[in-house]
Amino acid sequence: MANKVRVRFAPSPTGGLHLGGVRTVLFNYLFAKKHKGDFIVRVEDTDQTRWVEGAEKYIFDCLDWCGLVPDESVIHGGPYAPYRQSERKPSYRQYAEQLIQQGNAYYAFDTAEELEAMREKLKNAGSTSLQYDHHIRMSMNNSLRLLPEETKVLIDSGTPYVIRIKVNSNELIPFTDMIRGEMEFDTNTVDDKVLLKADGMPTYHLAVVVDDHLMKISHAFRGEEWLPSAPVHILLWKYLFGLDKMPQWAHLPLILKPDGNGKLSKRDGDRLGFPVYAMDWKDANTLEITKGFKELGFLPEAFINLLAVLGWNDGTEQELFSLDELIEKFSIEKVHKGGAKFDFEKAKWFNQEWIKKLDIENYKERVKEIFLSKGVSNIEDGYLGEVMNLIKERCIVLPDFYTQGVYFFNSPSSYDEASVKPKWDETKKDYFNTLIDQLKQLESWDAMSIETIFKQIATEKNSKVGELQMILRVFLVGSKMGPGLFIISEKIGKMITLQRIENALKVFKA
RNA sequence: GGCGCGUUGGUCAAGGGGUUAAGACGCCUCCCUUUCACGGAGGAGUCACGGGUUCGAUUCCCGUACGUGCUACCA
Repeated sequence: MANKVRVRFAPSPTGGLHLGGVRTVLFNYLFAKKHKGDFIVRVEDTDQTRWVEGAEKYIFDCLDWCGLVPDESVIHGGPYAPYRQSERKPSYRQYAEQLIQQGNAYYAFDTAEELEAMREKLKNAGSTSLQYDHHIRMSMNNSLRLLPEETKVLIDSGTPYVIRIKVNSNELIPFTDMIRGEMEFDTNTVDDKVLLKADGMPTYHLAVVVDDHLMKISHAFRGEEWLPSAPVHILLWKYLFGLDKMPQWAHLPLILKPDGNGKLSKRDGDRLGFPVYAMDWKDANTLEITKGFKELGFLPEAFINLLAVLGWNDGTEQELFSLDELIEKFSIEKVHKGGAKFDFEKAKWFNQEWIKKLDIENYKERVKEIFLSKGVSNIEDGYLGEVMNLIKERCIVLPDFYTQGVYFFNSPSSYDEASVKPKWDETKKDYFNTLIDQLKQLESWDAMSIETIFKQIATEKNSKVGELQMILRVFLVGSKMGPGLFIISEKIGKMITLQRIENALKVFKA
């Protein structure tokens, strides 16, 4: 590639960051890094009515958590600042005016009511299209129909107006999509989109083209929902900066809800019980918190991984990729055309796989917090690390370290009596009393020694080792779970082991 | 309604004119462990439909169906 690769993610600060948004970031980021290019985050806040307090910071927090660091952005700075479109407001108007000069755009004075009336009229006339386009523009209140003097009077008198692109009829607009290949749009089906709003703010259509040009964007990847408006953007490039300067496009497939139909939304997550946002999102007005993957106990490595392979794979059987591997292996051409349904079960599997590879040191604090929040304190770092190592392969999300490991810290609060009772009798009781005595005298407290004594007594008393093990496990853990029994005993220590057996003996009297 | 995009098991998917159509998740069975998990061995389950083109179509073409997106002075 001749010019430096520069891609951008252009979010609107309107709420939580959706899975699909993160994947769009990810694909942009991967492409940029693979080609030693720049990843830019540009905040598209041109609609002040939808602006939400805190949303912008939240987006950057999410990117930070995911480890997808922008090279240029509102908070990282860069040579093309500002990176917030609201702050770039003055720069858009000249392009809109230029288009009018060139005859590619026009002023439109139609009020909301007039537009509504127009659509109503078209509908009643049985029209197949309700668009503001070449069919009807000459019957609307705009500078195309009005005399120049009339237009001037309206503008000078402060009549609100928008600037619309004038899309010629009967033109074919071909373009290449890096994922979908050669495409072609018929301008007869494209409407005269508003470019500059009455408040002087550009719409997405104008802003994206102007800023992509000004910021020297080389590749523009975005969701599939933008495909229908792509011809407008291409026309704008053609009229304003030249098609040779236009970035290469790629329209990413959508992420769909697991059941039923449609694009995955926050609501589906609430309904089906899984997160849709990267991190917890708190609505400033309702104070309602929408759960995020981070807080649920997902690792960013897993989150990135599962998103990457939703709609992309490298053609091999590999499914587990680190960010570095993704950068190395990613190719936009291998991204699917069709949307993919999100499967939370598979998402959990990815997390489980990443927890198995987890770097204990990095997550001790996080896990400690989880224990603390459940009321377990006095956690010693070294011990916690050993415990985490012992149980990590049975954890799916981070909080599982608590459910899978509480008994390393607290004595059982209840016992799986249903398992013990049927096996419980005088001989068992006798066995455990002997065990206590023998264990008390044991000097080197390690799994091997404990096991040896345990089995020795069983042999002497002619008892079934397996049955006894199960019972001891319930005594120490509370239920039938966890890693090797004697390892558990070793870890919790001699005193605690004896204590727990004695406690249990009181519960299971005879 | 109009326009666009798409369609390989329940889900994610590899593949691609002639294959026993990979693999993963999930599900089921068994082994390991008298525990849970991990691991291992098996199993059920698929090329949306109809026409072409072709000696031969899951693969290419056209329709249909279905899905999905857009159709705002939202992005």
